[in-house]
Amino acid sequence: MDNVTAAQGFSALGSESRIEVFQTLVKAGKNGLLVGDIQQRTGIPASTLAHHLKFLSTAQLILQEKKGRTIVNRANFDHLENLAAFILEECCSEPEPQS
Amino acid sequence: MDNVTAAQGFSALGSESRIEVFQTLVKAGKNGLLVGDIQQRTGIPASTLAHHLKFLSTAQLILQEKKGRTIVNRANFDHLENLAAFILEECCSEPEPQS
DNA sequence: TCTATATTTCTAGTTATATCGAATTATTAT
DNA sequence: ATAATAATTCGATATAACTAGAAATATAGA
Repeated sequence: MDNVTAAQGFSALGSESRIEVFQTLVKAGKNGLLVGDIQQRTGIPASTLAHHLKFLSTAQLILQEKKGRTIVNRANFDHLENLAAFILEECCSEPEPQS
Repeated sequence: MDNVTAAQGFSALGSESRIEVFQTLVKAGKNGLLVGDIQQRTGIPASTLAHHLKFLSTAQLILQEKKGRTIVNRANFDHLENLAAFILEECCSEPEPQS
């Protein structure tokens, strides 16, 4: 992963609205939720929600699958784990200064 | 942790510049780095860096300790772990719909 | 085909963030 | 006191994000 991807990923969770959306999807688990389901559960207006879903999708934090005229949204658990791992990747690689 | 704190935390890592700063501190490990050290390693102008450090500090992602006229900055590993844990906390708590 | 439903795109106003030079504050040393 | 150093705050500009109503698109069903 590069810094651009990582920043995009963290940024995607850096909004209360999107945290709410993402958590709703985390709760729902592997079956995911339709856009309308998320809208009902969160009360976020449709156009605002569409914007946030695109943001999350571009950042690869959610996966979207088209089913007829609906879209199934799922939390991408792997990517979140990768983000946390990436940021800690080179932990403590710098030699400690002598006292 | 609440959604506000979580969003603030993720948002703090949602910028390439701050990812760079944070990773620099992660590499440095438990001894941390002075603001000037970070400035040297990243090349970010002092005033810009101060802004990002405040952002990271407010989000509790780094801890700052004043030492004379310098400030020691350390990555707050615990808080990052807490953020990831929080977001997955209620995983799959919603009953699956019947097929 | 006509209508209803699901979702996105358009548009616009508002607010927040990013950047960085210059000025400022705080501390240490001479 | 004065000067040097470390770091922050100020001020200004540029860019990006948030929000949401209205219009548009796409699909399904009658």
